[in-house]
Amino acid sequence: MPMRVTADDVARAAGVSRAMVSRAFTPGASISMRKREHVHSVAQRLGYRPNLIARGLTGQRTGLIAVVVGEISRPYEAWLLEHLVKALSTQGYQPLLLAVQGGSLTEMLDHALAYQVDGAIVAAGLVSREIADRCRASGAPLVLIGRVLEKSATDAVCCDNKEGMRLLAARLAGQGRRRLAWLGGTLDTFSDQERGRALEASLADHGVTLLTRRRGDFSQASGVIEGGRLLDAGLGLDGIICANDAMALGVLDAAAQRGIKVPDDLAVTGFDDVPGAALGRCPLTTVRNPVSETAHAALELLKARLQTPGRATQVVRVGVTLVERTSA
Amino acid sequence: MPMRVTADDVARAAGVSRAMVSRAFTPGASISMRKREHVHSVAQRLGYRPNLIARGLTGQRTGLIAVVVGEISRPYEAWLLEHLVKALSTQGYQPLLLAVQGGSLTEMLDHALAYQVDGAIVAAGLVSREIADRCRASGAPLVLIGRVLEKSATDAVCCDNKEGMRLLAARLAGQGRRRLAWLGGTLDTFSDQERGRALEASLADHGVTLLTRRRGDFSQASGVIEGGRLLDAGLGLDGIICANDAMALGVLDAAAQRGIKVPDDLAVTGFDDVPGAALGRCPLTTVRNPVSETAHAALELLKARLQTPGRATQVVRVGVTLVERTSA
DNA sequence: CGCAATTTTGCACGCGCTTTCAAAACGGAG
DNA sequence: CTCCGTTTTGAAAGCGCGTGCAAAATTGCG
Repeated sequence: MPMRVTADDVARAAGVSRAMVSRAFTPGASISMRKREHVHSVAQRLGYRPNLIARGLTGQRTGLIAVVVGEISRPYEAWLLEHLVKALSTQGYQPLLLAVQGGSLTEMLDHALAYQVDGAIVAAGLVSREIADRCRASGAPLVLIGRVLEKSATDAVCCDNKEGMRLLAARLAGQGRRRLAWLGGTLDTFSDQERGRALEASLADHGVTLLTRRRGDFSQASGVIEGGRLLDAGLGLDGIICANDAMALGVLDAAAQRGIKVPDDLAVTGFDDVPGAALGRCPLTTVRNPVSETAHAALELLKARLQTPGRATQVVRVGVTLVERTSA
Repeated sequence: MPMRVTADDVARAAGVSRAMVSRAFTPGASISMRKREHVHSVAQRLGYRPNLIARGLTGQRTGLIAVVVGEISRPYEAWLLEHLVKALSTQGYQPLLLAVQGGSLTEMLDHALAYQVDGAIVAAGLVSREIADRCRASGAPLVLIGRVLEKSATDAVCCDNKEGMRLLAARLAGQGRRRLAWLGGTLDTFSDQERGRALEASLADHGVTLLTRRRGDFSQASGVIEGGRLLDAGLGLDGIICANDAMALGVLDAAAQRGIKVPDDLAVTGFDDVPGAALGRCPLTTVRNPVSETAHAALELLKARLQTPGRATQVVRVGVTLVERTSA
């Protein structure tokens, strides 16, 4: 039963008051240099570290940030999560990880709020206006990633889906491909909707319309299945545009199984440029979704709002670039 | 500036003492049914939720568990993390996510301990005896995943690497393959060491010795590079055993680039059976590492020790199975 | 050396909750 | 109606720390 060493212990051992110990560990507090060093050395000797839970009780800050993602095992989510964690911890925040998988977002956020998180970064789930308001009411700012609320009711950062699709459409049209199909992701997903819509619009600018479309669940496995259906439909497709890389990789597999030559007979494009898109049988032509930039932008938005709660909500659109590889 | 509603507010509104509010939210506390329901309804109306930070200050429990992983963007880590998070949150724990990427494990754990985590699950980094002791001293049990300390100084759960390698060796030897190479992962990694050693031992039982070996960093990209070197060495290899799936997938790419037929000319095996191993050009023959079971076992060990701090340390070896697909 | 201006320090209160402990309310037996 | 054994309740003491405030120590200057 190990008794944790507290500020009182250090104070006693250092022959000062407990307040001094507290100040010694508070940057910018009123304390003489000598004393601070002395306290620090004694603390070190005793193995003392301020109890951040107790500290969080008084101050307005716990340093905890709720991070909500979907299925972590999906490449993009994992990739984003990695950058978020990195960004948060180098800025002195601690990520409280929540994964929505069937569970309700509202419930998860409630639980996180009970831990007095300083804020939340949500990259998954359906975020309603109501949820956003609830967070605001609890004083925990919310930043969305990859989804924006109508009337931009919440700070958000999202890649420029429209531009990405414009680039892809231009490329495909430039190659003279006209028999195209769209492989979307889970319905009710912001990325899916925005990308799908942007694709049709951009294609229209080139006088092309989609021959058909199907829907997967953003997983590689679903790419294989739905891609196969697309190819088996006998439409003579010469291009399949996918809502993300994982599905595109799946489509590539489906094409290979059928002996279809990529990119000669069929072009396949992804979205995100996850690590792994460049690898494999046929390096993917895709749109680079800058996750690192995204993660940092999200954190910046969060910090800005923490500092100025009243500021106008802001939606950051991070720029994308076309990554031309061999699949298209 | 939203004032959080506290137990006092509820007490006042419900006409009871604050102690009653606390008890109303403490399962099994001494309180009449009527009163509990009454308090609950008032709390609901006011939008009250117990402040878990404050609760953690008094009680011995914060409900926080430090989860340490390596690079989340690696399939196995992401997969494991997903299961860990799921397991933890369904049991009422909250994962505090730490990613070691260059940063020191000791430092990370120190930081987590400052948050009074109830325990830590570590699936990455070099865990020294010293670190383990430090955690124990802080009263936060440590459970290792995929690594065990000498003399099993810490609770740990790890898949049966030896058995996995035995199965692989038997399979390869049974196919009459004798010109084999080993593609290991990062040195100083427990999995790498145990798997590599077990492979040689099992191979020896079949009268086979490795022709050569190289080392990647567990990433698919490194599989492409090192696999390529292996194939270009002109050794006439007929099998490459990889320390994990990602590298095996990379080797498959390297082989395809060189027009080498798998499995006819070359067998390639992985380890873990991550989602994605079954997909792609050539479904991977590999060893299934049961992550879900692993995650649950880790949590069980943690809970057991939380309940009985003095119990003997235990190392759980979760069973593996050979997954025969086409790559070998 | 004296006095005002300026750090530096300690006391004590509070953050929101849990948890003894003793008092109050209850309930049934005599 | 009383007495005693049981719940049920409220008052109060923390949990470990931050911080405003006033006292103490230090400094600068005459």
